Amino acid sequence: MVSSSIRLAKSSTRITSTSNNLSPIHKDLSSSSEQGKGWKLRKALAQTRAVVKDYQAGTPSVDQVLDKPTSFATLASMLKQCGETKALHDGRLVHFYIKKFRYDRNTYLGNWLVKMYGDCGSMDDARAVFESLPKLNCHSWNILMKGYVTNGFGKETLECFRLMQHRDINPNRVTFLCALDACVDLGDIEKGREVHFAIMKAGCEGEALVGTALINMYGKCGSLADARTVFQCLPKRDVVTWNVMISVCAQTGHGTEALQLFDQMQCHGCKPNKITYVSALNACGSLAALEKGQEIHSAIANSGCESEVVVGTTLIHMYGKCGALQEATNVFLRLPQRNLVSWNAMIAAYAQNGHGKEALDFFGEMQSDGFRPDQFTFLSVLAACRHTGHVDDAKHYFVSMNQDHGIKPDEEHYLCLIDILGRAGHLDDAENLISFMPFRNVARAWLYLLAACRLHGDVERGVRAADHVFKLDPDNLQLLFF
DNA sequence: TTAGGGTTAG
Repeated sequence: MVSSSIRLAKSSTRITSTSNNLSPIHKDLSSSSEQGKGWKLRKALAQTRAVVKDYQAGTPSVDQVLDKPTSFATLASMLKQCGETKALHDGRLVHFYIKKFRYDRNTYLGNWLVKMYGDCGSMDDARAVFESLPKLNCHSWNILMKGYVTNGFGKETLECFRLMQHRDINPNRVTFLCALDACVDLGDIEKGREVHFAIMKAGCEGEALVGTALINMYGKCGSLADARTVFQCLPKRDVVTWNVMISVCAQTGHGTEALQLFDQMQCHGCKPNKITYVSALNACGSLAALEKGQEIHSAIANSGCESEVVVGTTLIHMYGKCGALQEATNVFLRLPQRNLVSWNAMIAAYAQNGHGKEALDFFGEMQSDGFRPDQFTFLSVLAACRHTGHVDDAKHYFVSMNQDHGIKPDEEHYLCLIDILGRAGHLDDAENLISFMPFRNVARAWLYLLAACRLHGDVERGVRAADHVFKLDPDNLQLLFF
């Protein structure tokens, strides 16, 4: 009895202080504070931490007095912000708090927890919460699927889709969008066709969102014909629908069709946006269609989106591929903001057009500007060395990318260095490098060496290289006779 | 408390 009174006395002190601290949570999160969401989240989480700490310390007071310390809306808002800021640790605290007050069987909060864990990339936790929920709705499934697909778990996403069908849970358009994204992720057109069949069964094929996702799926999974059919059958097309069709054509080597669609959409009264321009410029780049690219550049300048970094960078790529280095440089210099991709675009433009020294100068400037190179930078840097013919520089950069920057060379980097070594007649080094390539199929590397052997008249090594190509990739042997 | 959604730069 005595000890109980002491506990209660202690508790009441603690409760008073905790509840005084907790009450502003509602105000903070619901009011439109000038100090912004981050501040509100930090404060709300600080309160949550205090309560959780009390609970972990085994204090019974919180449970007795604060049976409903905060509203579901507040907890949902906190989970939403934890997900958006990828604050997994804080999200776990909120989860702990939800469990503490036995709200964890509530589907509404459970769905928010699944979403928070998915946004933070912790799919095991998301799955565990999902499976612990006594009642699931279509939204619960959609959130889990969205988590899986955005974290690169295509198979698991489609497994959810299959389970939903198996359990007779009606999918909705969001379910279909997630499932189609998973098919894109897996590059699995057959699964895509199954999802398409389910979409037709549900009668949502003609909806703009679903139709657009179908076009995207077919295009990215390699069937432009199916993408075209869905596109042509759509009763209504908006700017996104056109954009997807244009980008799919541009990405699959159908640049002329992409540019025709770009003109057609405007004839249909649909105004291009920056994404349309980016896709159309890619088509120009792949076709080396400088004039059309310049025409689109004028439209971009008139629309006012030239200064956007993605648009500017795509312009640099386009001009680079068209060999118009002065125009590429002008765009680069006018960019109000530059990022690593825009620097890479400049280095690539100069390297691809045989200006190795200038490309390496840009590489130096990029580093002076505080940007750390990535694998794309080094690909262009090696391409630049191919043009300067400086073998020692190429070797240096190849070693440096791993040693100084922690970037493992991929197949393209190896091929570029083998090509440089081979052209310069360093055939021993080139052959030696192939033996260090950590890839399963190195047929392309042997092909490069073979070309170098022809150039330098090394018959014995050439026969050896041809033998390797024959064993590894006999289909590629036709390349020997070009 | 009633959420979730389609396209873009190497």
